[in-house]
Amino acid sequence: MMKSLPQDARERNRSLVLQKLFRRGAMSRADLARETGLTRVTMSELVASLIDDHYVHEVGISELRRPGKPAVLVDIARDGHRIVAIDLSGASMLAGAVLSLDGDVLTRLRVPLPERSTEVLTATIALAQRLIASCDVPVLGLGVGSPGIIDDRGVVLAAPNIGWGGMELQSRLSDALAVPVLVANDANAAVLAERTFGGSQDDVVVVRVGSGLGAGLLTGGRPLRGGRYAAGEIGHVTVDGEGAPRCACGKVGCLEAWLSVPALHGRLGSSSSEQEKVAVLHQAGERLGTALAPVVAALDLAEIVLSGPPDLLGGVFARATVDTLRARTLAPFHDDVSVRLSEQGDDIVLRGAAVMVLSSVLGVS
Amino acid sequence: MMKSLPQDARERNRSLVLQKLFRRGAMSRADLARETGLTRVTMSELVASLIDDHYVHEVGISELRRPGKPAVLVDIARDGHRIVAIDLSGASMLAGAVLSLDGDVLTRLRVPLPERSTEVLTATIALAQRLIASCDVPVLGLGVGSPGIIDDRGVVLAAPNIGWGGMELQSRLSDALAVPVLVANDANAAVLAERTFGGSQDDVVVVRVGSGLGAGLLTGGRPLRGGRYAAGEIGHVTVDGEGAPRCACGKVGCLEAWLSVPALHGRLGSSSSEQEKVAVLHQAGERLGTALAPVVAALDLAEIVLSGPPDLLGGVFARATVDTLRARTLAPFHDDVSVRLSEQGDDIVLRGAAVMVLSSVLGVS
DNA sequence: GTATGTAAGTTATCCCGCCTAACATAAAGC
DNA sequence: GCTTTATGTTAGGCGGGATAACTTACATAC
Repeated sequence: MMKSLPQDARERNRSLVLQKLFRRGAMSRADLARETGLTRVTMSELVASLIDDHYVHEVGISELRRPGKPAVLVDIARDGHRIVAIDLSGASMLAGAVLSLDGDVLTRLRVPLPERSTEVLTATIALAQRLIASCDVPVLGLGVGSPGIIDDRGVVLAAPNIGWGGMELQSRLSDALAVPVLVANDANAAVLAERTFGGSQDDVVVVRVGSGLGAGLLTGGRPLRGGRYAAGEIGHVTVDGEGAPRCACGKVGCLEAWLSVPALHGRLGSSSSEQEKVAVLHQAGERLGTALAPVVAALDLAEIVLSGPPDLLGGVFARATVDTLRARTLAPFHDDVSVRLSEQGDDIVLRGAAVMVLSSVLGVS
Repeated sequence: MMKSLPQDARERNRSLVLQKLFRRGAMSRADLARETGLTRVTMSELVASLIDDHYVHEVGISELRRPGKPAVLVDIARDGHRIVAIDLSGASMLAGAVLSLDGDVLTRLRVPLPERSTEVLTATIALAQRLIASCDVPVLGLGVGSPGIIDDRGVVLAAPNIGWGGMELQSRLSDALAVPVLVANDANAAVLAERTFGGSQDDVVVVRVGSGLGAGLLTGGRPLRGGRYAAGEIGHVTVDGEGAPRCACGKVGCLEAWLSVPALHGRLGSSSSEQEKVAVLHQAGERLGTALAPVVAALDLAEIVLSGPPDLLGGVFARATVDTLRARTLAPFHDDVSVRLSEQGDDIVLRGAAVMVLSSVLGVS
């Protein structure tokens, strides 16, 4: 717990204004005052300070024909800043993008992931520099979604895929780039994207199925961090069942061994009939549902979002997952649990990384 | 999100001071200033206002022999207020107590739980009134731990054991008692007691094994609420396994059917040999470990605390739980997971209810 | 036993942030 | 044209924290 100063109130109220504008779009100062409970006087001051910082601008006169002085609408200067985001979770590519404050991808840049782990940092810096240089308006910050265990200061404690351990990614990028840098686990970024742009509820899990398997969780609208920054690392939870596969980690029946994309492709490839393929996906969904049931019950989640190849996760898989979940939890509470595929597609980590910047720099999400 | 005022800063800083004193014991104003980062001037004002409200008092001069004016120690007026707590989770008794601000039980009162659900409220009010009347110093508030699903305004949405549905417990008690009232689920109260008095970490689960089975979770030091206020309701998660029992809810293999106290007693009673009894407890622990493994991994918990009959949960059971947990999660992260019995005993809910009052009224925990 | 140094706590004054009250501005309605 | 209604601004006040300078009270050195 930290001391509080009067000026902290100012900072929070500025964020509150930006938040309202971000969600509701253009409003008048008087509207904002009513919405927030602050007075019109204070709101005018707040808006003036935000206009000075180029975060907000006046966009015109309200169309509403009614008695009284017409309202001057203000809105976030959505073209006044850009966000740069980088996704390090790709198996073979570094994906970068410039996004608007609304989270729309404006430009995209992809470069091969260097084979040597020592070169990944320089490649990331170079990519970020190119993206930042391509912007003609100020860049609010850089958000990075990376695989691995990442602490709250952006140190990648462990990322076997890339070969990092104890890599001080955030501070290294910060030193090289002169913009605010935020680094988080890719699945944690993904769940932020899903909440802000996918309309998710405040208690939700995003399960990322790729070369590995990870999850990002939100409880009460806040990201779950975990005691050792390893929340969501459910890839090596074991699930029993017929034909449980051996995992690279040595155990038998790890969730990742059941239903990572390579594992699924492997078993689909050795399936001869269409029926057999359906059975493989059905079984994989069941295994996920079995592993998630205790989590759904313990966290009282209402929504499970899947992020990964739609052809694998879309139909049978998702249905088997939700059926298993419902069968293995208490009906009255978890009957309305939904399992759906993310609509964010391959940009989910990039957009989530952008949310990290929005939320840290503007206090908006 | 709410607007912030300068006076909110004051309120938070007052809580900050109380928090330091609560945790560290008596300190001088200068110590508090250094610890909090506020100036000595501001700290003197804060302490003065807390002394005016009888929350804090001067306790003497620092023993330290050193140059400079001797420090005047101040401390929370631990005898200036009492907390009243009631535990509704007993199978046949209403348990109430008066506690000190340190969470020590000073007096205890137990009355039979009325059979008719309509009489439980009046019995609770009567018990609270007797406890409040027995105090010769002001009562800070009443904390109630109740079974069931309870929303954040203290409405018991559903409590099958008592027969309540939509009972506005907090506001009904509030109307009758003229002290602040806080109501929460018993397991959620329990985990608060464990954190504040049991030295638990910030990411922990307390599993209550009694006539039913429930859990209270803390993530990042904050209680987990859940989308429908049902976080921790893991009693009806199903776990497969040989001899899976049928649950009262209709499903087969519910955790509660495996290892609630009546279920365990049932199976222990029909065991002939000591060896068989050990096997029953071992199996029950395994089932709990299996159900908790995904939760431990997803939340990155480091600590599982069991609350219930020590003779059942103490030895074989806890060991089987931790062994199963370790076997079913990823070694590097969860090798140091500990499973232990709570040291709070039967007072865990009462003390947790007291923490609710401390935390709501004083901002301390 | 007096001078010096050190640390606690107080007094005076300032800035910052929000508030209320009053006013200027600009439209609609009669 | 006057009233009504609503937006936004100006003026003045209050609360909360900061800095600077002071008083108080001890230990220590000479």
